[in-house]
Amino acid sequence: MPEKDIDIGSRLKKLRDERNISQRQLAKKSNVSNAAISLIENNKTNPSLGLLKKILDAVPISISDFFAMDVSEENKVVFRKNELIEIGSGLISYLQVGQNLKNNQPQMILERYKPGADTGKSMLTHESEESGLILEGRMELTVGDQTYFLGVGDAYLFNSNIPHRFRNTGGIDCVIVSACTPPSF
Amino acid sequence: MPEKDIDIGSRLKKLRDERNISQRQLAKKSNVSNAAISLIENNKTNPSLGLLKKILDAVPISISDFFAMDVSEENKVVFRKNELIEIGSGLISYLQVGQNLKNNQPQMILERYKPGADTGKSMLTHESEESGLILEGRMELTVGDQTYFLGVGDAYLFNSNIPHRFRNTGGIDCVIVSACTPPSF
DNA sequence: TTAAACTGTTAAATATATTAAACAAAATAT
DNA sequence: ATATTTTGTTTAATATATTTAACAGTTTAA
Repeated sequence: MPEKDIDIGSRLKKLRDERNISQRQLAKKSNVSNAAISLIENNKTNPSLGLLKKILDAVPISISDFFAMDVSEENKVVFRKNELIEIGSGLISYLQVGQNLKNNQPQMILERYKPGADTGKSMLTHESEESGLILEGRMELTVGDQTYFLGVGDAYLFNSNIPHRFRNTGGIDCVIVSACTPPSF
Repeated sequence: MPEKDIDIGSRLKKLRDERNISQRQLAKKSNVSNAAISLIENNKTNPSLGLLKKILDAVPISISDFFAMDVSEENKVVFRKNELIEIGSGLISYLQVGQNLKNNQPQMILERYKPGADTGKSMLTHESEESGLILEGRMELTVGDQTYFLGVGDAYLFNSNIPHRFRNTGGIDCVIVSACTPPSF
């Protein structure tokens, strides 16, 4: 039975992200081409041990530790901006913090509403407490029979059982960071 | 500071030796050429991770365990015939069991005396207890003022402080396995 | 002894990893 | 806003790993 092959790319990228260094910085430090690092991180090459070692020495981390490295997402604490999970796109895009969330965890979502985006006249309802804050643009928020107009820096908090609706009536994207507990979908 | 690069070859060879399988057997099982295995074991190539993985899967052992593998000689118990340490060659060759022997360990040596080989008229003396057994050929052994002629199966045991001398007066190689405590050189 | 089946190693052919250089996109600076 | 760096990616050129095939040495069998 052929063992499933380990995902070198993710491991290396994780290491690099944790240290906040660029491919080129690491490349320079390890005397390896940045292209090689890119190819490795995307699993588009089958690196030689010597090359991998040069890179790991520059991190630095031992080969042994590298392969023993915990790569599970279970206890992941930091999610880099490009590691957010896309759980929906289109006129509204959703980037979630974390995966397979437990019921006791908040579902943090970075939401981007393009001009005209609307969650719908039929209103949303679900079993959660929901909060959010406007990062860019403006948002029309309806909760129950009240409608609010929010700008950058404004925030909201309500029980999601109350029918609610988001509409971007402005001319530019509206970006919101929101949180639901428990996760709503 | 560039980490000293790990000796992949020895590790793989050790694994293979422990399992008593040939390069070709392992090659077949792992779908890798026997040449590749030979080159890797002799550190004459810089194997790709994929290739190494295929081989390790066939052993089988995980990459992680492979690099975490204890490769120290400290507690080594079995020394294969090709692992004996050559501590002298020429008319007499010495192959020792183990390396960096402690004073409380016996120095076991496989000795081969070519026809005419002679440890010398000046006689040997050192602080040890010495024993041996003839495996092939014949040997003239002098200990103190006594000279003995030994054949296959014969053995000896004496205090090495007593001047002694080995001479192969026969026409074929004489092979002896000997032991000194403590090690004499 | 001789032959046959192994052992590990090596050389040339081939496949592929790695680099150097150019690219587009994003961040930073002016 | 417009450059200017810096980001990661990709392509073609080059270096090198891997295979195929042959070699020589050892072991096993007859």
